[in-house]
Amino acid sequence: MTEINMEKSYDHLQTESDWYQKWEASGLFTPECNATGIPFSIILPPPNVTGSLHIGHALTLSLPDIIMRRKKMQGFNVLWLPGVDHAGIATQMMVEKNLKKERQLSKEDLGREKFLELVWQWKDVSEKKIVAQIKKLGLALDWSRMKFTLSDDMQGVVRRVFVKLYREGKIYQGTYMVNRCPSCKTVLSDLEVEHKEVQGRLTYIRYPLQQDPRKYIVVATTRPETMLGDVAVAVNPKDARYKKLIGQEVLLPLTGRTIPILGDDDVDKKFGSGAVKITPAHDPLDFKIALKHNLEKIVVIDELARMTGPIPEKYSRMDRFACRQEILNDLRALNLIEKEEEYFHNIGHCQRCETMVEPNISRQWFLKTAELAQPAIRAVLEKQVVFLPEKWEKVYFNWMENIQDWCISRQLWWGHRIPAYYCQDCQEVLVAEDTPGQCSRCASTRIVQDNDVLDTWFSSALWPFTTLGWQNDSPDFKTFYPTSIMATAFDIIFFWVARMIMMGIHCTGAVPFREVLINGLIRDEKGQKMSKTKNNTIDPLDLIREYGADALRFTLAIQAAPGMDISLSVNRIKGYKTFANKIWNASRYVIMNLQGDEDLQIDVQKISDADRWILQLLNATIEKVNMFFDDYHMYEAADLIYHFIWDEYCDWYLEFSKSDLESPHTRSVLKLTLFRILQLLHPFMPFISEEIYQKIKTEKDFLLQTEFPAFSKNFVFPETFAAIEVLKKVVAETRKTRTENRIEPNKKIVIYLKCDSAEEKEQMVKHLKYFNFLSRSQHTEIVDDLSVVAKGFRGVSQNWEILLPFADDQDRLRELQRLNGEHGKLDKLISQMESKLSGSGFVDKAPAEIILNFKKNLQEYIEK
RNA sequence: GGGCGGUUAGCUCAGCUGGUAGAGCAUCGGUUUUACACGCCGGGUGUCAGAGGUUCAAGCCCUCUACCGCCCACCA
Repeated sequence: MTEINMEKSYDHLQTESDWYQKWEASGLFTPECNATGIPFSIILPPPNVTGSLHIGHALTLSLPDIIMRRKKMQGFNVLWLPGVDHAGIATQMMVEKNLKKERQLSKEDLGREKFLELVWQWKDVSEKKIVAQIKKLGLALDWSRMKFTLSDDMQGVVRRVFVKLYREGKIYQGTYMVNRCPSCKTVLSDLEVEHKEVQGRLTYIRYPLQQDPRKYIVVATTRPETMLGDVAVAVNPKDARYKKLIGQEVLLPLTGRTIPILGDDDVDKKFGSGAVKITPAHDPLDFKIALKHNLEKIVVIDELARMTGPIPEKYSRMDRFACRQEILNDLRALNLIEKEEEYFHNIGHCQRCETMVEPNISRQWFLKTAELAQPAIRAVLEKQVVFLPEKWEKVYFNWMENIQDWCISRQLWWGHRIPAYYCQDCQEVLVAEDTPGQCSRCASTRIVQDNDVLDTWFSSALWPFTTLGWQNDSPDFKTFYPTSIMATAFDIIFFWVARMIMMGIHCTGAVPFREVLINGLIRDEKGQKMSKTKNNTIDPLDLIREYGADALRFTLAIQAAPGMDISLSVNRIKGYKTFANKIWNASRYVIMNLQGDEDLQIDVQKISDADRWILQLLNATIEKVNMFFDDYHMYEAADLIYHFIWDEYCDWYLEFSKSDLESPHTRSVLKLTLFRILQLLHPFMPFISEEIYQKIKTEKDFLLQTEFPAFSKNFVFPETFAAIEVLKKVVAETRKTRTENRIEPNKKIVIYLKCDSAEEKEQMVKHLKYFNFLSRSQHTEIVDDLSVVAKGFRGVSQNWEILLPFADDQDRLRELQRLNGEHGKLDKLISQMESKLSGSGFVDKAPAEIILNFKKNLQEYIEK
């Protein structure tokens, strides 16, 4: 035994604090463009610069890391490129809030420039934090290439793409109905609006007819306050009730205005009263109808959701909801309310702050997406981009085929400022990468830049090629684009994945990535969605501290069936921490017994049968692991590795090896198998595998530099393998027989075995030392007839019968009872199987192999 | 209103192209054997949501139903 310096229990804190820095410092994660090996690249989905690592990141980041590490070990030229996102609204709000709290100032008090300076400072601090957190996960990221979505370089590309799209007519400015969040004080794209069902009230209001004010037409609305901006009442032209009223006018209550009644097919006869008030400035449908009929658009609600415009003074500047009450009161006083109904409907809410959004007409920048979508749809149809699991393709197609133009301007300060400039003298709009010195039309120098910035997702859409340096035609871009994989959660397929595909194809002519791995959501252990309000969130950093990044990574990997949600339980993670400890101790045993004369080139002629058995099993495991990896079924690979290590390597092989430790050949196999295990494990558990590797390493400095295991045709020993498998079963049956009959676990006893197969007997004789050790046998005899040797407890396994002689009469009694019990069970099973075999169809139609198997089992049961 | 998932052991989930149900945790019994008590040995546990169909054979394929969840959608 060698003196080694390995504690009895594994300390993840120590191991995990050491290695990352060493890996990074050695340049292990930094590829060269001209290196050998097929390029394989993944761009990290950039986390918010002000965010903090959450459990969803842990999953989305671990899975590609597992893929990357194996690819790297397989000799691919691997790039795993990190970055962080400026996250427009989120970051700006955070800094604003802080400014308010600490200095009681608003961003307007500071002014744009000063405020942005503050955000940059905040960003620098915050970035360090999130980067440190990411590193804790052990990701093999190339930090030398790290990018930030709002760096000078990125600002340049974004401007360039904007100008390009503008010149192509794909970006345009226009006045349309958009969603505005009065709390975030900016417009939003459709995707940033979440529809939630709320209880509302449908109010039926009487609008008196001008011709005869005693008569009226009733309109139904959920938003009475918008009536101040009504410009018409619309009915379905086929509606018999109202047909004759078309062309007449009504007196719009509370305003003194007169508005027409018109007919439009978009009005649903069956809903409400069948008559709709038309408020073009504050409702999307009304806006559409107004366009058709060329109606005026009267804005009565401002950007902060207060009443405004040409309305009675008493309502002016009121909040929209307060005004609603006031209007209802006033209408009631005039007896103009016919009735009110409780009504549940879906209302758009701001995704970020949950405020009800206000549909609002305003002049914004849009990206025409219909044309961009076509090649992006084709790319997926043609499998240039593959979704995994495939079902997400449908979701993607459905959205892409119904895509609406994308509102890309935001009324924020933190972000990519829109490169559009306005001439103060002739109102000319100039769009250019660099600030124009003078107006191209009137030569005026009085030029101001558009105040708005771009939706954060605009720069994100360009991320795969801008990070690689498309703008400079860089070697990285040439080498690593298109990237290999994009790993992400399904909730950003529209926000990000779809847009990356559109922009990637449009700008570079090639898809941004080949495969999209969509992972599920992480839920709590009861399967509930994690949320701060439910207080069931799990902080990955706590988990890492307590159980280790390796255990966390392994848990996520083994649970991540493609696309399925994961219910994360602390117990499970605890289990894999235990697994790490098991690996540690197995290694400890191996390393303890190494003597320095081991050779990783195994001489298969000289090794033991147990050695052959484990090498064959290892070989098969390696083959399957590689298959699973190639299908992105890392969860199955992880499961296989787990069981190989625990159930086969530790439970059986290490025990077998105790009988052969004096052989340098067995010690070589011990060392080789441990090495292979560490390699297989490395993508999943990089830290512990590295730590142990360092104790047995040969040539390469780090495990990541070694070659990932591949199937070897030298390690195929089917006969020996089968013999050891039989041995295992006989040992298991012997142990079971001992336990069932309460033979003291440690007591060494005499055991008799019987088998009719000469071949198997021969094998067993060879393996008796293993049998004796594992069965706690003092002496084992293989005999031809058990009935003549002694009375004892019986066991049957495969072709083998086992006899453990009774020590006394009590033993005998116990055995009798047990046999009676078992008899009943077997009878039932046998009759079941026999009836099946005698049934008509089974024997005729089922494949021969299956019938044989069946008969064999039946035979076994009968014999018992 | 469309579309998509899920329903398997006490809990959380696997189950690949149909061949007689598995894992982790929990639980029960035994065990401090010289890598590991974060261990070792052994045990119990299921009308695979319900109904019908295809098949020699269905957790797996088809149809319907129920419950749970998600996504998309401008009915005021």
